[in-house]
Amino acid sequence: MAKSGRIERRTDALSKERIIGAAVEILDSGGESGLTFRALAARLATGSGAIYWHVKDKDELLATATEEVIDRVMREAIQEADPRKAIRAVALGLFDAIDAHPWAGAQLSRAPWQPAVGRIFESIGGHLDALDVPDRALFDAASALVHYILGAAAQNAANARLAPHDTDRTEFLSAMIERWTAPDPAGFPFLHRIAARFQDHDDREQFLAGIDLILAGVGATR
Amino acid sequence: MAKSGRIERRTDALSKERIIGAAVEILDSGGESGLTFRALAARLATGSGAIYWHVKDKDELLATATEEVIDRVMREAIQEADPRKAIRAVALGLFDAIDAHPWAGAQLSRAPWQPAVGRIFESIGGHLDALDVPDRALFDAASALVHYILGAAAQNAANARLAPHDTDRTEFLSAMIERWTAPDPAGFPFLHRIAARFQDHDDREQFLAGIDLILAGVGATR
DNA sequence: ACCTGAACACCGTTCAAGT
DNA sequence: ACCTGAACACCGTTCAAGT
Repeated sequence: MAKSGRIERRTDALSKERIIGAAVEILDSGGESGLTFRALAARLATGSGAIYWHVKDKDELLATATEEVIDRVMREAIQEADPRKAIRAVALGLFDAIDAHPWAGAQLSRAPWQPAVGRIFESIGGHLDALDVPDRALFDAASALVHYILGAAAQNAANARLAPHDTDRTEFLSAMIERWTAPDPAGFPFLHRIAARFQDHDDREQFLAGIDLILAGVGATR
Repeated sequence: MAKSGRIERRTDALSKERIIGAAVEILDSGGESGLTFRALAARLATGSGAIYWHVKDKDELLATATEEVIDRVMREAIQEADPRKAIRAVALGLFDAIDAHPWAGAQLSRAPWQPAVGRIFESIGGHLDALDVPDRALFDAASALVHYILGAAAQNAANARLAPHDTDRTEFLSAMIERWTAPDPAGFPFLHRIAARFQDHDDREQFLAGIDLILAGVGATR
């Protein structure tokens, strides 16, 4: 990766890879607010200014860390013969990755021009193509899926961060409906109607149901 | 709104409403990074500490500003007899609002437990109900639509912020595909295939196409 | 009750100085 | 070439002091 072919001076030398690795660890354990140049420098046993030799600024730090994490999922993506299954697998892989790294979900929605979004687009689009989606509808369908996947995953991850541990998930969701409807008890017939389902739903399953809905729509409009 | 029924001492007194109004103005003109307590205090001709008397912290500031902006759209929502048209109208209203206030889109994805999300859910769900979606599918369909709307709108708004003015939109999108595919020219057959469409597509139309795709899926799985 | 503004404990980023 | 760490120009938030 270095310009010259010379050997490294010492094995523990700073490098962009090591910096990003440490950044991912800090982001995972301390969230977005935990990632500071001081904390990163401390973990790498260096000065904060040293990081700037390898990384332009905090934005690049966050963007590269996100690339790292998404790259991992996209590489691991299980090969599925059936295009629908393949799309579901990619979607679920991204959902789980963003659930594990909520900061990556926020970053992708904030900067959807990131290369990772291009790779996701390519993967989803390629599978849709194999599904014989007509040329005219192909781009719209891929775009809808990518927007849905990234949006739903980011929102879910944010929600999951807020919720206490799973024991009282039902209670937590019930309180959410209550807070939403309390200002106008008669104004939320729909929310009251689905309240029971809301409290007990599984985020992952519902996410997949959304994927299936879009895929059904793709099939229906063919 | 005040606890006592007494008249206000002076018309220019600080209030949560005035603070939020100023915050929205700053956010719209200077973006999320422009909103600081110092800037807000300066615009309101007061000390930064005064704001804390009316607002808990910066998070509440951002959340309340978002409520304000979303409330506006949801109130203005044109009454449509046809449920599909109504859903499209609500979706498009939100898309435009988030396009005009990108910070609100980011906030909604970051904090989807906000009351505004409950109101959006209620509106979309109510219209789906009128569409005779079976009970079992109702919640999943509403959830998919809300996640898609908020996700797509946030991602679009972020993108729109980055792009230069419309003159060279085609050029901008073309450069994006180029950046995405350059690292591996043979690895992106799908992106190359849709490149022409990508450069010329309209974000608003494509957003609506996604809504229609989900609605078609809802109809197909009935 | 409400406002003022200095003070505190942080940030990201720069840069002269070192090796 | 790469690293150090103090310095700078900011932040959000608190709080004694005012009215």
